[in-house]
Amino acid sequence: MQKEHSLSKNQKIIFDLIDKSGGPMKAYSILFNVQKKGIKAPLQVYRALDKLVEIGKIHKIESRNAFIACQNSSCQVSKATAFSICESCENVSEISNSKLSKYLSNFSDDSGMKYSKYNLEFFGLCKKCKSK
Amino acid sequence: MQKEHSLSKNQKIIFDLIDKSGGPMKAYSILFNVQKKGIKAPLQVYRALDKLVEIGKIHKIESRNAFIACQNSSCQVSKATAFSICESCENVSEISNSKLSKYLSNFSDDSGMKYSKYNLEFFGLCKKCKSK
DNA sequence: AACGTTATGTAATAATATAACATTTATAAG
DNA sequence: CTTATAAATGTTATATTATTACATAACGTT
Repeated sequence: MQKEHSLSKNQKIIFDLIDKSGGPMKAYSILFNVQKKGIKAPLQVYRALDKLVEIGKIHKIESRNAFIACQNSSCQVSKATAFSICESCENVSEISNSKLSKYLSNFSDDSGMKYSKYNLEFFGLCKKCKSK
Repeated sequence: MQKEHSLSKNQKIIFDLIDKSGGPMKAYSILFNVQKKGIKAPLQVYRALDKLVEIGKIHKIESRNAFIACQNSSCQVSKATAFSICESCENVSEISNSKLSKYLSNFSDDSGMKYSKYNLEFFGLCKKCKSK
């Protein structure tokens, strides 16, 4: 069961927009899209994004400076994320693969470091783009 | 054997700086440090960085917008990278773990996508910071 | 030398993100 | 219900990261 974080007004507006878009969105594109709803400044967007990332409703695609709604209903915090990114059409999808996530969550090396979080981005050509 | 890309003047200046620093460096910090050598504009730095990334001499730490010299002499292109990042002191090191890289290079899911590249960033507290 | 490619120089600007400060709203403890 | 506290908002300015556009120079081949 996912913990309910009742979102604030701005958080809800911004989450709904990203979620409905179905793909990654950039901060200033979000800003442009929510100006009619009264959100006028970058900081208002970034604050909502920070919170949404913190509670796991969205994830940041670091290589693209973009944000995508979490596809995984069991995901409560953005602490173990994996994405596949098409380098041609820039389609992004979240990878839910329990073997992969187990492997990475349990990964340790000889550095003596205990990892509490990871982010993995795979790149390639998606089916559509490959066949072009 | 690593292929020799003879670096150009700017590429060499910038690679040497990053390499000697021993850690990740940000573009504008690089710029500041090489101004005495005649590199005056951001674009000169970014162009050299792009090339160095392309040929695998450095990697970009996406979550930090920073660049680090490749620690792995066999690394020719930046197509399979993994890093450990301390969230307290921001120390970064490249992970060379053949099991991990094999696992990720061969990873495939049911999306029909063939991955040609990946980047993985692990986060946590390093030994030093953990014991504080 | 002529050609194509790679690298450089320079100015301007675009895109991404945060600092600082004031105010309001939500939550929970008494 | 009221007070205290934390969380969220509003607003302006600014910092940081990265690219566009255009001109010139150096390098490697044939």
